[in-house]
Amino acid sequence: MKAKSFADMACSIAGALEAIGDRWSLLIVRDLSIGLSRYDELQTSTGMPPTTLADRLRHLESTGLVEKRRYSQRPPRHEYVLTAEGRDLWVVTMALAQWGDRWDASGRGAPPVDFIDRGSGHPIRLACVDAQTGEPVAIDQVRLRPGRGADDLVRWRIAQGAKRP
Amino acid sequence: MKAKSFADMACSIAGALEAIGDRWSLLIVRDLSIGLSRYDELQTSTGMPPTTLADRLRHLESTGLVEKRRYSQRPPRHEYVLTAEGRDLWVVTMALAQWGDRWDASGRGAPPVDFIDRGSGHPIRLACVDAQTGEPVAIDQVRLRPGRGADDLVRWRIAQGAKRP
DNA sequence: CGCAATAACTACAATAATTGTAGTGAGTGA
DNA sequence: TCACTCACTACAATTATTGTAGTTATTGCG
Repeated sequence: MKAKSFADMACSIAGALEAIGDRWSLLIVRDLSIGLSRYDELQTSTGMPPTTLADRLRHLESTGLVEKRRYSQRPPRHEYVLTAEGRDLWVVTMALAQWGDRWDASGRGAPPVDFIDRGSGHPIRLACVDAQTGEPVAIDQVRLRPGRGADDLVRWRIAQGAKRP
Repeated sequence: MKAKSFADMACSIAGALEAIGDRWSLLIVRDLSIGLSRYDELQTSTGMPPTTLADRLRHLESTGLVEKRRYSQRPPRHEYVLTAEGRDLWVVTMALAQWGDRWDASGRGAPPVDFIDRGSGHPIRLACVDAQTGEPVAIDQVRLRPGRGADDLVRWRIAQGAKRP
């Protein structure tokens, strides 16, 4: 059957996953973030079948994460670039990369890619910080609270989860 | 055809996606992170079909993100809890939530869930920081470099991307 | 000019996966 | 005994995914 939509779920995570699409889409976003832009580059890099690639690019275009641009009239040549919204997914791919590095998800015993500060040359990581002060916050200090966009299910979920933290 | 595996891709992102499975799996991880643990809680919370839920739980168990525990002999009752590896995916779900909040992926005009510091009550966010000093780093300061686990394709990808940043 | 090559896909048939609905079994509480 | 909860499984219908092959448009080379 048709894949069920996550769009009407009152959840930012579900909405984000819906906008992205699937695993392949995230690999595309990864590559576009790095700087790849052409169809055949994406195919080479991801190894995905052409039908799936074309389909996912259409999806990412329809959800506004990717823009298809013609960079040559003759011959007709296209490139795919991330929109501001798509570029912002950088944090998501970096979170996945950081997790994958820590737990050796690549199976190579060492990170395939290092993220480093262009200036200092130091490695970079994602951290939980106080949005106002910028001070680091330990994850067990984080608490969930229904927000203005919450519905009954969200409230139930948080209440249910609070019983056994 | 059978979904192609991401396991042998020399990429931590691909490896992480393989370990997780698919969109539904991430919704499960979200719920387990919050504190839900029982099969029917997960079904209510996610709204996913039972066959898919059972399948995804088996997958998450097989990749070591989730542990199935019997918490009652009579009647036989089970609960699903995240392993250390699974709990660590917290950063990924938070990255998705943060992106979704920023771009209103939930379609509700406001975040369904607020992440706040238990102590100060301040909102919390993910930030890119220097792994050594903890200082904040702007995303356009981040550079990619092939790591010790890189292969030819990773090197090609980074080199290709560096041409047009 | 003729021919190979490149970019960017589409077509197609086989195979898998997903979905909704329904049903199962084990056990409890009334 | 009956209704109920929990934790799933069975099943058929429908869709999606995959690999291979082929297409269209154009350029560069000899």
